[in-house]
Amino acid sequence: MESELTRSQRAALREIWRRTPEPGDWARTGDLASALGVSPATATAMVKRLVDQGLADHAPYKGVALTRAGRTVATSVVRRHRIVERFLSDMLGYNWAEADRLAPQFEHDLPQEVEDRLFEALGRPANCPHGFPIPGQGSDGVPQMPHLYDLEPGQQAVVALSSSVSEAMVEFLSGMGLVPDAQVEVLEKQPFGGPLVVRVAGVDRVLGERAGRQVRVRTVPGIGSGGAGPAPLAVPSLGSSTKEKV
Amino acid sequence: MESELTRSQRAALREIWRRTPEPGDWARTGDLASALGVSPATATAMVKRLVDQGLADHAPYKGVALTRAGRTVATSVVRRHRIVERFLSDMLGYNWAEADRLAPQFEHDLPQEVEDRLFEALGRPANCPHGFPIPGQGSDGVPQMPHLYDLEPGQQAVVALSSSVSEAMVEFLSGMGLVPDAQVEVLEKQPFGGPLVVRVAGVDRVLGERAGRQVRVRTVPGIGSGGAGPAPLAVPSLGSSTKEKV
DNA sequence: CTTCAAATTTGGGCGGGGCTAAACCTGTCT
DNA sequence: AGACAGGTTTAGCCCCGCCCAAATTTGAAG
Repeated sequence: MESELTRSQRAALREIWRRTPEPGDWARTGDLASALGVSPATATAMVKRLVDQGLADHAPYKGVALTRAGRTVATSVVRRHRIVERFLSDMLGYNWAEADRLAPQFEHDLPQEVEDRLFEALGRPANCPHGFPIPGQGSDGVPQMPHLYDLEPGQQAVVALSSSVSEAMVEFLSGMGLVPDAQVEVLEKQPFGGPLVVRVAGVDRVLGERAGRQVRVRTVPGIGSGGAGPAPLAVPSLGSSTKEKV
Repeated sequence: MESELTRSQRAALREIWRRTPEPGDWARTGDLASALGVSPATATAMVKRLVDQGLADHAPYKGVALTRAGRTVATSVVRRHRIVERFLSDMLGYNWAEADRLAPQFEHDLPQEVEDRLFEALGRPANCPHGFPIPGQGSDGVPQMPHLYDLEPGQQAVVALSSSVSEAMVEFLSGMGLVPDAQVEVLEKQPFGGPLVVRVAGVDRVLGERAGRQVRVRTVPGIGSGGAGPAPLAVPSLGSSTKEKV
């Protein structure tokens, strides 16, 4: 029953997990296939094996979803991935994009005890180099993080960037200081999907909705909403920042 | 032709290499099988695949030997193994026996560039935690190290211990300071397979032939044979040190 | 309501890696 | 020399992971 997972199964689990933020979401097998660099037929076959092990449910022609058990396993896969990313960045000097590219190639076969020691040797880090939290060992889920655009004026938060954000967007964002672990405060938010005014490293910046929905944040709990009311101020020039195709 | 090696093939290559110190030696498939934890039939099948790739020669019922190409690949496998061992010991605090046990589980899938960075991050170590040299990147062989028992009086050397040495023997040896990287000087050597008198950490010790043939050494080149002649001194009690089964 | 294109699944193959059981060498002992 | 025991190889089977090509379903457009 509790049979060992193969590396392919672990990878599949991770990709399904990625595409199903909420329990109840379905991932398409075709997306899985291209994410794993594999033919659609292969993806279907892998899903079938996961279903046999009770880790996933498959609704033909509709998609695949993780079971409770599958979600738990996926969380441990994500945990390992993020620890290995930290290793690559902290000990070997890779940047977060490279770490994300390299980790999957060998993380699956890392013995559990080595993962544990690595975690300790890294100083029990709370986040991966992208800025996302490293889930605890037994946890059956990874907390969902809001988008920067979901924040209200007065809120402060710390930036996290998924590796699915396009390189061009990453470059654009880093141009205004929006890199993983950067602190950001929302000053203003226009209604109707209007732009956001944020303060990053002491500088005020304007950000469109599209860009604001690419950036994830973990909110800083201690600092309450400072809030002078959301007075609609005049906004500087907007530039052509919202044309990203993602 | 130059197709990628699978993890099993890399493991097999390493085991064959281990058993064929000199080019021209043959390894038995049965030994391979038990070393790899696999049935004899499977070992034969793996050997066949290595032969197909030009990495090994197979003389049915006699054994398997590495080709020149196979020897080169095996050397790179060994290099990676020893680098990973260093990582496990230097960065994660494992002792050399544990490192040797854990490394094979994930070393095979380590991307080459990560191996390279690891090597740098470790400070370009010359030896693995056992005391054996880490071969250079392009080298097609690993230098063969003599046994402690092969040294002549007056010679100094540094200890290396293979993981094939039994645990009991390791304990016995470490009792007299013969651990990896320990410096040792041969003071005396009796003829006819007689015991050896060595100085380890300033203390003189007596060692039987069997034990002396378990310990490998890299000789220290700088220090010539100091040598007052090999005067046959009286030897202390021998104890029951040579009963190891290995 | 039909038709059709796109996505998905099924069917059929292939190679690696693993197993057991049976056939096969080889060296040794009588 | 002959018989035997033990190690080795072959034969036959299974699973996983991967592919392609053909059938199937779905959903959207006419």
